[in-house]
This record gives sequence, C-alpha cells and structure tokens, in this order.
Amino acid sequence: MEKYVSVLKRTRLFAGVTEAEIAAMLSCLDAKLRAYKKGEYVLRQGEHLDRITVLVGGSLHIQKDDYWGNRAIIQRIAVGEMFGEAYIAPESGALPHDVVAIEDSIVMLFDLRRMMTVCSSACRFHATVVHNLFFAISEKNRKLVQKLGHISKRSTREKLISYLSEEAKKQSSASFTIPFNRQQLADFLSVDRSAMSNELCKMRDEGLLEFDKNAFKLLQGEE
Amino acid sequence: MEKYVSVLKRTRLFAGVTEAEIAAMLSCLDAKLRAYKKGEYVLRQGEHLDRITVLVGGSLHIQKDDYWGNRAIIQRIAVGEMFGEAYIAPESGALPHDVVAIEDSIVMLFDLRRMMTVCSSACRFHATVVHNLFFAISEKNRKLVQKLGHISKRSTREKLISYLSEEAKKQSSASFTIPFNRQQLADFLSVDRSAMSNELCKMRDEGLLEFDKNAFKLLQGEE
DNA sequence: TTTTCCTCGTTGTAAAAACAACAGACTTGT
DNA sequence: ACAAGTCTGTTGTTTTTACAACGAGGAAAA
Repeated sequence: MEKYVSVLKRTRLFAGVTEAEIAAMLSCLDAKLRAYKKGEYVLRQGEHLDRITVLVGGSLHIQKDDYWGNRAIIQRIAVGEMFGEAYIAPESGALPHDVVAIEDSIVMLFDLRRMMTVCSSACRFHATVVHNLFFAISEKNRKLVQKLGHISKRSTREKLISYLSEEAKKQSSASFTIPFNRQQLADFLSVDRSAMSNELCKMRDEGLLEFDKNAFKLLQGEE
Repeated sequence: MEKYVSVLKRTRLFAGVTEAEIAAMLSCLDAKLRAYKKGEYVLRQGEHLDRITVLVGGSLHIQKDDYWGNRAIIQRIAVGEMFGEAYIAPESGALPHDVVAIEDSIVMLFDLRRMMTVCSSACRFHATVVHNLFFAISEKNRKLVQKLGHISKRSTREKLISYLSEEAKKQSSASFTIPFNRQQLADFLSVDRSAMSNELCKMRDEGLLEFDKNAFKLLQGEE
C-alpha cells in the first residue's frame, strides 16, 4: 500500500498533501488495493459503485460495446486518474459502461463518505482533499467536453486533426506518441478503422503529418 | 433574490436544504443575480470563471462555433442546473465555449470558496451543500457521457434513436417533447439538418415514430 | 525456427451523409 | 393586414464513409 503513496502524491485528488499526510490518511479513508491482469474487467456495465477509485498502476479503457460488436472507447484512464466517480451519487443508476485493464493494472479504492466528510483531528488535510475531489471531477468533465469536440467534427480528417492537435499541445511538441493503436483510435473517435487509416495516409501524402506506429509528427504551421 | 429560493430548493446543489436555510445561506455564499435577454451571451469563449453559476430562469445553450460557421451545441442547460463549473479550477484554462441565452434568463452566481469551505455557526447545512456540489457535477458528467453515447453512433438514424429513446425514458413516456428545433437538434447531434430531417421522415414513413414540431411519439416495441 | 496471430495499409463497392437550393407553412414585427 | 423572416421538408448531386476482403510485416507463441 505504502509504495503507491508517491503515486497518489502526484494526483489531482491529493494535490497539496504531503506523502506523510497521505500515508496517515490511508486508513482513515479505508483505502484498499486491487490488481488486474491485462484484459480483465475492472468494472462491468450494470454494477453499482460506492467507492472512489484511483488508478495507481497500468492503464484502463472506459468503453461500451453494442449489440453488433461496435466498440466505443469513451475515455482512457492513465495512472493517477479517478474513474467511475460520476456514478457514485445515490441518484445515479448503474454504471452504463465497462472498465477494462489495457495492461496489468493496480487500482486503489477509497470510502466516499469518509473522503467527503472532514474528520476530527488526525487528518488535518482532509479539507484539502474535499476541495480536490471537486477539482478532480472538474478535470474529468473538461476532458469529456474536449472529446466531444473531437467527435462532433463532421469528417474523419477533422476528427483526426482535432485529436492530434490536442495531443501535440498536451505533450508540448509537434512530435508525440498516442496511447492507442489504430483500432483503438478509431473506436475512440468513433470512425471506421480502415477509413481512418486511409485518411491518415492521405494526410501524410499531402505533407500534413508523418507517423510511424504510435509516433506522430505534425508538419506545417500548426499552432 | 428571495423569489428564486424555491427554485434553488429543487436543484441538486441545494437538495436536502430547506428554503429557510437556503435564504439564510445566500449572503454567506455572496449570491448575485444576473438577467439576460434571449440571444445574449452569458459567458464567452476565453473568459475565466471564478464563481459557481446556476440557472434559475429561462434556458441556455453551451455551444461552440468554428471558423466555417458550423455550430456545435454541447449541452442545453435547464432551470436548476449549474454550468461552467468545470472551468473554475485554478489549473483549468479559459472557457472553451460560449454560453448563450435561448430565452430570457436569470442566472445566480455564488462564491466558490465560500461554498466549498464549511463556515462556522450560521450555516449548519453548509456541509450538505459541499456534498451536493460533488453530486451535481457528477450529474453533469453523466450527461456528457450520455451525449457522447448519442453522437458516437455511426449513422444519423442511430443517433436519433439513441437521443429520442433517452428523452422518452427521461420523460417516462413514449410521447414527449424535445427542447430543440430541427437546426438545434442537428447541431446537438452534430449532423446535417436536411439529412436529419430526411431521416426523420423516413423513420416516420416506416412507422417507427410520429412527430409534429417538437412533439414526438415512439412507436413499436420500445423499451 | 516455424507457426500463428495481430496490426496496419490498401482497394473497390455500396451506402450514407453533406451540401445546395428551393417551396410551402408559419411567425414576427411593422 | 402585409411584409419579412424563419422553420421545415424535399429533391438531386457530390463527397465521404462504412464495409468487406486481403496481403505484407512484425510480434508473440509453440
């Protein structure tokens, strides 16, 4: 448990709290660890949640498959991010999607009530965490809006440009790698893989970008 | 100001707080009122927010227009809902979209710090509001995911079915009205208006649904 | 090492969406 | 009451996407 304190330290949820303080809070928050193998389901559609979950190792996809096998990747969860937090509210129904481990992953769970209620003496920084909880879910919210911005573009090319530009911006470089393979990127942008692959190559031939597997480089006057 | 206390009473943000208590909290939260005419901008892309905003009258669209005049309606805000709350966090940049009044509207603003920090004696129910703040933003989060579910459908027909089914479910009836005209619905689902109109009529001719302006009725074995 | 599996690009075809343009019904404002 | 403007459906054309199928290359497994 303690080996993940340094990971928690860098999360939005525990921003401004020292490692010693985090370590002290773990029991107060009734923290628990779960490990998942690559491909395993961390959460399944239909489940009811009552705990705050933070990924402390590996990576996850929040995804949904329909009757015909079409997969939609709603969000990718990287180390340090929360997930499922929007479905803890009492009035929210069951989880409407699956959460799957993309590689071997470690998840830490916290008791929501204890996290939201400032306790007595032991945890002086508990109030900070309550604030952080709001800011962390705000961050998720902004990411969803950003994703909406990508997939609400009309054409595959625009979706790609929107996504890749943001990724370049996020990594502060015209050269960057993405955390998806082609099929996953297509599922994320909700387009057909082969059509997307085709469009990528056209863009490459037009000199808009270069790529090799997951490594991309945007050319021309990108801002 | 006091005339809107009954509205606030029914919001997620003030759930479990009596009207008398809300009235008492207004000054503590440094509440302020703003009025907007139909068509006016409530917030503009690029602004920096530092207050919690709740719509207490009218209706708003959160939308974004691109260079070519394509409009994307990200979300519709109804009375009692918060908006912009995800962009109050210190690390969030400027607001990436506009907020526009669709009809004459009234907005109430609250001080975030005072809302998040439990004060001394006066506001006993302040702690409840802190919890509610989290649940309210959770609700927004779920709505965004739901919207993602609609527009990540591949075809216009599927997008329509996804949206209309949800609306029927929300209003607990196969007959319901939607808060959009055709152009707005198209901008919301990010499809072309005429193509969507065409598809709607095809679906009507196939006996899937009936409609008259904003009133829809789903037919056949809808669940 | 060999075999199997997975990823990625490529092509052709069929289906669907975007686009443009217009007419009729209805609203709004004067 | 009239004129201007808006909303909606409709049609035909062009562009784009989805779909299906396959082969090359590389990675993983036997």
